[in-house]
Amino acid sequence: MVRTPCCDKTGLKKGAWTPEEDRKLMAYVTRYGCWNWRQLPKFAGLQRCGKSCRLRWLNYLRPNIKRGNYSKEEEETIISLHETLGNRWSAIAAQLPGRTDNEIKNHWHTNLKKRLRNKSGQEAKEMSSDDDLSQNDRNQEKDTEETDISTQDPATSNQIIESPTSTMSPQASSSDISTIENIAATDWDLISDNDFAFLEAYEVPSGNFWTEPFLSDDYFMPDDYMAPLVDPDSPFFDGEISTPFAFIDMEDCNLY
DNA sequence: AAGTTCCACAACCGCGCGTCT
DNA sequence: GAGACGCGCGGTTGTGGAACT
Repeated sequence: MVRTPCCDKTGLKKGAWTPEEDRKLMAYVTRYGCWNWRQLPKFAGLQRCGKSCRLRWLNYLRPNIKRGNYSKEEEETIISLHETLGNRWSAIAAQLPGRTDNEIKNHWHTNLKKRLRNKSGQEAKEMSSDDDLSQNDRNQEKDTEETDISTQDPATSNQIIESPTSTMSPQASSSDISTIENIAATDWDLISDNDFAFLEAYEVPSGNFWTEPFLSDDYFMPDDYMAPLVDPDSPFFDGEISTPFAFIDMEDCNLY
């Protein structure tokens, strides 16, 4: 089967995301959800491929994401899970609230893999030399451990970008409608109504813009996958329930 | 101070799977 | 059953900053 490209590559931006793009994506997903990643950038006013938007959201912008250094417990969990699951990073990430598969994968490749290699090398040495571990080796081992700890900047250690509801599971309860409003001390503060202004450009005079793309695309969404959340004050609300939605993605997106 | 190397992490890419028509 | 589509996953790459010479 011939696979169509995930997006039309022409004219699409690549590389690092700008704060402006982040704001647009965050504003759009927060308000309308990820009803279709492929179509989303078009409606959000982004010159990005849907895949890129999805990745950016899941790995960086999503609320309740834990950033910064890993605790000893987290690292042990990763190591033990990796022993049983292998490189199934998403499965490993599922056991570590707030951590993304990408982040865990990166941490594994940059830290844990080397550390394990050192450790196993050390053990092999110990076995062969029958407890004749040189002082040099001991120092090296110590260095490795110390590096792992000392490289943790206390200022950023356990730095968490998340809402005040961070104590709850990463998949916030769908009933916690206030979650979005409570997201503080993050870029979420930067979202204002003005951030949705750009979306108005997509409105058509008939006022039923938001129904059209869905209808024309044979839009489908299971009933239990979303819950309508209509803001009567929204400039997008046209009086029909079919327009703006808040989506509840049980898998990764919390409430939208 | 300048140049080089190393490291961490964000982002991209290709593939596989599930679903729909 | 085949094709099209969308999503998620894992591997890999690019890049900016820190560390070192």
